[in-house]
Amino acid sequence: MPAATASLLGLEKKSLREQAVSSLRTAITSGALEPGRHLVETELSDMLQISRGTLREALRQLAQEGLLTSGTRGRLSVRHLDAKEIRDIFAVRAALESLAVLTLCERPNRTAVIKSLRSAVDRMNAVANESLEERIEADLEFHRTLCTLTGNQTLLHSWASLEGSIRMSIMFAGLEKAVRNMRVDRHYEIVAAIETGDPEAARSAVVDHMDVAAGNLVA
Amino acid sequence: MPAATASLLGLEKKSLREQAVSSLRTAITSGALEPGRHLVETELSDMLQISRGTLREALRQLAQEGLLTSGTRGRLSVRHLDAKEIRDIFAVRAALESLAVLTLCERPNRTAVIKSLRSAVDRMNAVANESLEERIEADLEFHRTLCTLTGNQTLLHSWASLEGSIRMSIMFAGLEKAVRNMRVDRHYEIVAAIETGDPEAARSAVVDHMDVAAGNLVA
DNA sequence: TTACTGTCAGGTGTTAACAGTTGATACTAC
DNA sequence: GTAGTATCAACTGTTAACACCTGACAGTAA
Repeated sequence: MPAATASLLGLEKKSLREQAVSSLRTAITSGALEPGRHLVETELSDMLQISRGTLREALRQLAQEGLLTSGTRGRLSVRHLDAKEIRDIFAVRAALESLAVLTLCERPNRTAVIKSLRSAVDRMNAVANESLEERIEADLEFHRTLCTLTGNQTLLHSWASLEGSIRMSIMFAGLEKAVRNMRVDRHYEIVAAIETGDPEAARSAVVDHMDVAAGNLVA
Repeated sequence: MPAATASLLGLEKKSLREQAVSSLRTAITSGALEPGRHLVETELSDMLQISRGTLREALRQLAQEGLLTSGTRGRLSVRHLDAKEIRDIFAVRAALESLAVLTLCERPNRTAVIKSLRSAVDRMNAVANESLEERIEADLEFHRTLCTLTGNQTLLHSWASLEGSIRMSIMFAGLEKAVRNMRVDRHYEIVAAIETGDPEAARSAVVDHMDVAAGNLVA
């Protein structure tokens, strides 16, 4: 196939279910669907212009991610987070990311890893004066990269399952509080510890970072 | 309501979807549906005597748990684990259970916790001469209890999401290998460390246990 | 041959309709 | 009034059918 037809590739077809999952996830983590709100299937399927069957598949996925809680008789509602739950979420997050940095420290040749991490931090720097949303995206991207680089698919999957809850925590606390966790130097610390290959330094950098982050959010 | 009617409670009605999830999970973790096997929706819905819509909801859930992998055009197949993936799963498991024991060590009054853990270990002892399946159940029950006792719902949920993968690892390796990980004394070590309240001892007991466990499985 | 094109079977994506359950409200008998 | 009951609206659980896409295979013309 000639290169001239390259512009025709990639027709961008996602299933309605996937689109619904994205759409609902955004609605929840942005607060458009407020915590505690009861979700009525018929209502949502009307809004999203999809059938209930398709919607229900999307809802199962979000429930599994912990964004929805199931009440009596299959009624779903948007999960409500209190201070303890936010701390709990960040404790699990710290455990997972600790494993990530420990794994990276053990790797013999870390130059490629460091390069990726540095560019993630650079991106955070680049958007430091942009909107809060963009800064949060850059921050999460850094932490997701941490997990991706380990090559441990299970680790990445577990972290990704937590991502929605993390976003809810941020939304719940308010973006102004969350942005206090975007300090670039704290992230450089983590990268530096990995570069040195010092597992204890890396772990404590991560755990401290998460402790502070959770503290900032619930304060 | 008088106590006499107590026997009428709990009519045992689980939705078809939940039953399908259980049934399929068992089929996968027992090897009845062998790794790599292609799942055909119409075939499965016929077997289980449920409609495709209901089945598809169940499949979404299992996919999210990591028991199924999605190929091209929405085709699902049973996840195949190699040695690296098993080690990866147990690394994540170790990270989560480490958090569990650290959390428990920090608790001021641990007598109730120790009591629960001891009875879980006792149960392992009680079934030590029973079938392999029962011993595995008792083992997993101990580790699940570890997570439950922390009161951290997110931790428990993350661990539970991993449970299917853990069972697959055991199945994949063969029950004879898996049973080498059921040594009761190793579990008492963990309980003892928690009772003492020594976080480092508890953590290393867990991490060592998981290292050995993964090693036994892939050997 | 070889390249192109119908055609068909096997699947998944999606939907609309039916069935059953529950909680609230209105109604009746005492 | 109040306990008991019929009725109804609002949902979720479940299903069967339709719509599409894709890969394989056969037919056909150069």
